[in-house]
Amino acid sequence: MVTIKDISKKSGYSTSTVSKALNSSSEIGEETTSLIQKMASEMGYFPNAAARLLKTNKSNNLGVLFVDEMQSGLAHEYFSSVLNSFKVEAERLGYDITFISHNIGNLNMTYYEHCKYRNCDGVVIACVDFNDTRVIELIQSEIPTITIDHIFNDSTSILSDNLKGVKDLVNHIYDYGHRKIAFIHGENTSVTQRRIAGFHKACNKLNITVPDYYIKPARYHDPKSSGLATKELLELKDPPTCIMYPDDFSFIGGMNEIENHGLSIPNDISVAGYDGIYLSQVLRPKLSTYKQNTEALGKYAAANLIDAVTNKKTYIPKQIWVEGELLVGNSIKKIEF
Amino acid sequence: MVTIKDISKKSGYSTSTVSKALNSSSEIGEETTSLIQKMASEMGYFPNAAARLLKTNKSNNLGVLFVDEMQSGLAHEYFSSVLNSFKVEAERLGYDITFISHNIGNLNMTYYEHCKYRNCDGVVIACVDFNDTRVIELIQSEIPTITIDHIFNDSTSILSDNLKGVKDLVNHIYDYGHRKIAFIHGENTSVTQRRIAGFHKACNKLNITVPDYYIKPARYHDPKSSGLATKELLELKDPPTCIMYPDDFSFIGGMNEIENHGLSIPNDISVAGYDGIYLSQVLRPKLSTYKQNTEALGKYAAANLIDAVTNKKTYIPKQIWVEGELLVGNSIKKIEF
DNA sequence: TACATTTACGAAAACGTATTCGCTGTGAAT
DNA sequence: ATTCACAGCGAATACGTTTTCGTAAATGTA
Repeated sequence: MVTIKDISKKSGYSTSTVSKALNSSSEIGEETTSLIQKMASEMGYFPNAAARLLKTNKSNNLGVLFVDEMQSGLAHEYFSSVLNSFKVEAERLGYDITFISHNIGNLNMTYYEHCKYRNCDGVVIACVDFNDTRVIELIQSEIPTITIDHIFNDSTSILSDNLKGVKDLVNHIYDYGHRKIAFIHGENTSVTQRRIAGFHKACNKLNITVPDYYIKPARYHDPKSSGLATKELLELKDPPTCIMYPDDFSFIGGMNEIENHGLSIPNDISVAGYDGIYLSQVLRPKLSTYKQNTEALGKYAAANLIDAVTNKKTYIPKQIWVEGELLVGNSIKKIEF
Repeated sequence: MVTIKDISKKSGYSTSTVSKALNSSSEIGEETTSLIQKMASEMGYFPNAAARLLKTNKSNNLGVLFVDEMQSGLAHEYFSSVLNSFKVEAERLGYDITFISHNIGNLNMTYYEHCKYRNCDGVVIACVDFNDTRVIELIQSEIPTITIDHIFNDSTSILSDNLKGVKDLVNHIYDYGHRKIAFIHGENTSVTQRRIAGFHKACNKLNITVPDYYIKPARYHDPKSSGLATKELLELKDPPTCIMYPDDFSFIGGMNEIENHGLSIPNDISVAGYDGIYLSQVLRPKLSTYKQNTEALGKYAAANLIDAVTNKKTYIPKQIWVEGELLVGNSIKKIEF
């Protein structure tokens, strides 16, 4: 391994000078600087991140905290897509990414401790139980954090605008002539709460009265539970003309159930998804859905986290709402009056 | 930040002793050790990874190298699933994970340089262009590497047994009475080559002659291209009775095309997928497919890489083939003679 | 008793870098 | 001629560990 000392010896300059030259300090003369830099690259020099970190306390490393209950964290398309975008932007800005989890080695650390141990400059938090005291400890620590899809005091939040998403969907469905709209929603999270709120707000504004039994609980990414909810909806005396699903994937369960009842989409029953994943656009019929802007979410998260890290003193936490986009497919029938 | 020095002052022991005690060295007396350890945890001491690394050259950090052409790396369910399993096992064994990519900061490093810079103890390589000289440089370096789904000299490889997978599928299809089996395959990679080889081997053994036009090229994870191939197959004078797809997701394209032709699965035409992703099991009809054991792949990769890291001198590279499992759905019709 | 071995600990150096401060020489300003 | 400012560089220290080697006391051995 070639170090700054080797360059020092070979060039005749002191290690201080070499270090400064390599960091393009203005203290060092132009000629010397370029000479040293050239020599360094010829010798195959690369800085030692550990040594540098030890001195500067700056790791250029960001932590990613997410908890994958069911070990399926990364397999969840929405999150993995956000994470990928986060990664791309972070790398572009010169940061590496390390996963933060429970245990490292035999020690059982808290998230905060793990971040300290790895000297993360900042941490992005997603998909976790925000009531977990260890999560709270981390957010309230001196380490800059950013949360995705969850609002937390004193931490910047990047949020997919679920309120608007559901509203847009409802308005779109209404425009197509539907007045009996059912909503199958996911587990009780802040995201879900906002979606339900959006649903009610939109319906109120449109003067649609929604019977309670049009609102059905299910689970995200779980076609079975959505299928069950669909069944119950279809067998109502007064069934809806359009069903909104928690997400595109869950819709598969509904699709099967609708076929079970001998109905066809969109002629007999209309449906809408959520997320706008690849699948939704290749299904037949193409799903009308709301595409969350995962790319922007990840990118903004990275950019803002790095901003917070860089300007630690002056940075002011904020909330950034990221709008998605309505994708109009063929799963909603136009009803003529 | 509480350091070893603080403990040293408070306890009266030297930093050497404290360090040793914290690492449970046998050099230090039992009483002293437990006293120091207790004191350390009370004071909220946590080791500084950078300082430790600087001395020991052991980072307890593994690199993950994959290149996401199309920025969809993490979104690819197969890989993200393997990665997730890798992560879980690595963490269990006390290792963190850092992504290795092209650029960090403004410097444009090679993969090898990036690994050195971050002091990765080892690297797992997947989904990359194995002809890339930078990949080769990394594999041939002194850093232990492990490759997934690609055989490389002197590097341990964890491989999903695609030969067996396709064979099993063909045999299964044959058992159900099919003799006209078409195979749509993905881009030309070593994985694809093995799958095609497996297809031919199985057919030969079963004495099935496969016309060239039953072998169709398409792309992975691309329903459109698979749909196109399906169309061509269906419109042959002598169409197959069963079509095998490059992967479960691509099958969606075939499904649509089959419906276009007014045919139904499996009565008019049988189909098989590959991968065994969640989707395949909730589709109607449930897809007969071959489930790759992503969990084992990731787990073995982590375990072997760490083995290689730990026993750097004595470790002997090997190839580990991971078998999957045939999932029998309802997409293949039993033909009675 | 005399010697060898072991136990328990400390002093000091080292890992590779960044930074503070001081020194020297040059040219300009007084 | 004297002072001053400044550019260009080096010595020294520090970051928080681990590790080697040494030493003194305690223990074992003959």
